[in-house]
Amino acid sequence: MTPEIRHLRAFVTVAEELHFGRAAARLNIVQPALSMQIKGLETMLGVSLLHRTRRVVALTEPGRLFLEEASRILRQLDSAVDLAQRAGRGEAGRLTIGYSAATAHSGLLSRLVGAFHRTTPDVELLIRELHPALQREALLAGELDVGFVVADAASSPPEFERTVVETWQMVLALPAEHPLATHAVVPLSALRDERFISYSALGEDLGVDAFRAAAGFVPAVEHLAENPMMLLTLVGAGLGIATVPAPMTRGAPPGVAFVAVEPALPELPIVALARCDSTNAALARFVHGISNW
Amino acid sequence: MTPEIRHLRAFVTVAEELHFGRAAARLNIVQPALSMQIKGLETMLGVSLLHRTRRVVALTEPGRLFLEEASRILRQLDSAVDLAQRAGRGEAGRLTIGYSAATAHSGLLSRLVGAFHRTTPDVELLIRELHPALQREALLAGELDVGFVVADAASSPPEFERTVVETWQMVLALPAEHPLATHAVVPLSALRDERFISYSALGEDLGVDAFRAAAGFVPAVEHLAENPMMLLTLVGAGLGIATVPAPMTRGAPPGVAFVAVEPALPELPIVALARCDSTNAALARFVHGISNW
DNA sequence: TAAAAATACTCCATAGGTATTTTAT
DNA sequence: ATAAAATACCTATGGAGTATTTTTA
Repeated sequence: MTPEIRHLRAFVTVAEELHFGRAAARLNIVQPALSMQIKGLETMLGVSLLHRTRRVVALTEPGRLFLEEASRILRQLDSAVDLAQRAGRGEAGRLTIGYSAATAHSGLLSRLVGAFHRTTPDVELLIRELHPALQREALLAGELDVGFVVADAASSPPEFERTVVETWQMVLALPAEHPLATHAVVPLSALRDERFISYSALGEDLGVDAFRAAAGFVPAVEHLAENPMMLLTLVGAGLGIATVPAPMTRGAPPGVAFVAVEPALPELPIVALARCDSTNAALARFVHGISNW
Repeated sequence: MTPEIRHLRAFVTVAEELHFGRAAARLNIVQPALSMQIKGLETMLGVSLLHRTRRVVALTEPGRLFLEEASRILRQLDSAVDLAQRAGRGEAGRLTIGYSAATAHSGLLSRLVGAFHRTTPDVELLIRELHPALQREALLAGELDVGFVVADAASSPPEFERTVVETWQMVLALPAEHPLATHAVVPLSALRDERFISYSALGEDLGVDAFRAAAGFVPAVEHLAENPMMLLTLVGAGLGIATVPAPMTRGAPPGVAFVAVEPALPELPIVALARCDSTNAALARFVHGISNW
C-alpha cells in the first residue's frame, strides 16, 4: 500500500506543530484520528517518522527527510490544481497557431499574438507556417488550435468556426515595363489575353470564381508560385501578371508595378479557422480577442 | 476538497491508456469505479480533464497539463517513500560527527569517515570540530550524532554509548635542550620537580589520575594550551614538559623531543560517544563500522 | 450491432468521532 | 496531578463490486 495525500498532510502538520493535539485541530480532525493516520503512514513505510516520548514529539531522521519530500509534494499538488484550473479558464496551457505564407503580410499575426501574450503570459504559443490545406488537416488532427488562411467566401467546412480577421483589397501586379503599368486603373476586360500567375492550378487562393464573376472570363493561369514573394518575383521577371492582396505591395521585389482594376474584385477575407469542438479554453480567449484587439 | 494520490494514479493510468477498461484492469479495479474516480477528480478541480466521446478518450488541454504534474508527483512520492526507507536502514540521511582537536591526529577520522562514505554514499556527512565538553552538550541536544573524544576510563555518562576506537601510548614531550631529552627512557620519579603543561587546569585530558597512580605524585601544571599543537609549541619554547599521546610526535614543531617514561602510563583510549537512544540508523551503521574498518 | 463509458444499487472497508486508558513529567 | 498520546469501540462516508443502461461508430 502507498500513502495518500491525506497521510502527507497529516504528517507535515504534525511535523510542523510537533504536537498531535494542535495538529489535529489545524487539520479539523480529532486527535485519535490523527494518531491513526500517522501510525498508518509509518506502517506503510515500515519506518518510524516521529519519536513520541509522551511529552515531546520529535522527528526521526527518516521523518526529517520524508518531511522535506512530503512538503514539496503538497506544494506541487496545489500548483498542479491551480494550473489545471487556469488552463480551464484559458489562462495557462499551450496554443498552437498556424498561418499561411500569404497571411504573414500586413502584420496581423504579430498584432494578435502580441496582444494575446500580453493578456495571458502563461499560455505557451507555438506558431507554425503551413499551407492552408495542411492547416485544415492539422486542425482536424488536433495538432493545430487555430489557423490563419486566405479564404474566399465559399470554403467553409461545417466543423470549423470562421472568424474574419481583416479583408484585403485586390490589386493587379504586373511587370514595370508592361504597357498597362502606367495606368492608374485597368479595366478587367483588358486582361483577357494576359497570362496569369497563381499559387494553385485552380487559382482558388486568389479567388478565381470572383474573378470570373467580375471579369466575365476565366484567367489563363500559366505559372504557379510557391509563395507570395516568389509570385511577385515571377511577375517582375515578366512571366505574367497576377491579382494580389494590397498588403503584398509592401516589400515587393523590384520590377513589379501595382495598379487598381475596374470593376474592383471582391475583397479577400483573412479568416481564423478553429474547430468548434475544441477543448482548449485558451483558443476561445484568443478567438474572442480577434474582434477586440 | 483536494485530490488524493488514488485520483492521480487513476488519472495518469487513464491518460496513458486512453481507455477506461484497460486502465481499470491495470489499476486492479473495475471500470465503473475508475469512472467515478475520474469524475470525482474533475469535480474537485472544476475542470474537464478527459474528453470522452464514447468511442475515443482524449486529453483536454487542462488534462495535458495536469498529467505532467500528476506524473511528477507520483514519481516523487515513490522516491520519497524509498528515501525514508533507506534512511530507516541508515543508507540515506545525514550524520553529524564531532571531534576534538586532539583526536584529529593519527588519521583515525579520515579512515572511518572515508570507509563509511564509501559504503553509504547517500548519507550526508557533517563534520565539526568541538571541545570535548561541548560535544557532550551537542550530543544531548541532538545536534551531534557521534563525537570523538580523548577519554580516560573514568568519564562515562550513562546515556552515552562508548566505543573505543583506538588507544594511544603516552610519551613525554620535552624541550630538545632538556637534560633528559637524550635519555631513551625516563623514570617518572625524575619528573617530580618539573613544570607541566596541559589543556585544562585539572590536567584531566591527559590522565592526571593515571599519572598520580603511576608516578606517586601530582604533576604541577603551570601552563595551559588551547590545543595539542599549541601545547607542543610551548614545550618547544621551553615553558615546561608534557605527557602527550604518541600520535602527536608526528608533525611536531621544532625543538621538541619525545622520550618514553617508566613505568609506562596507561594507554589513552579514543572513544566514539553516541546517545543510546538515537533514532538515526546511519549512526548505528557508523558505530558498527568502527570495529570493522 | 457492438464496444465502451455512464448510471444505479449494494456492500464493506476505513476514516473519523466518542470515551477511556496509559504514561511521563 | 496533569497533559498528551494511544487504545477501544462505534458510526457513517464513500470506494469498489455487480448489473444494467446509454451512446455512437
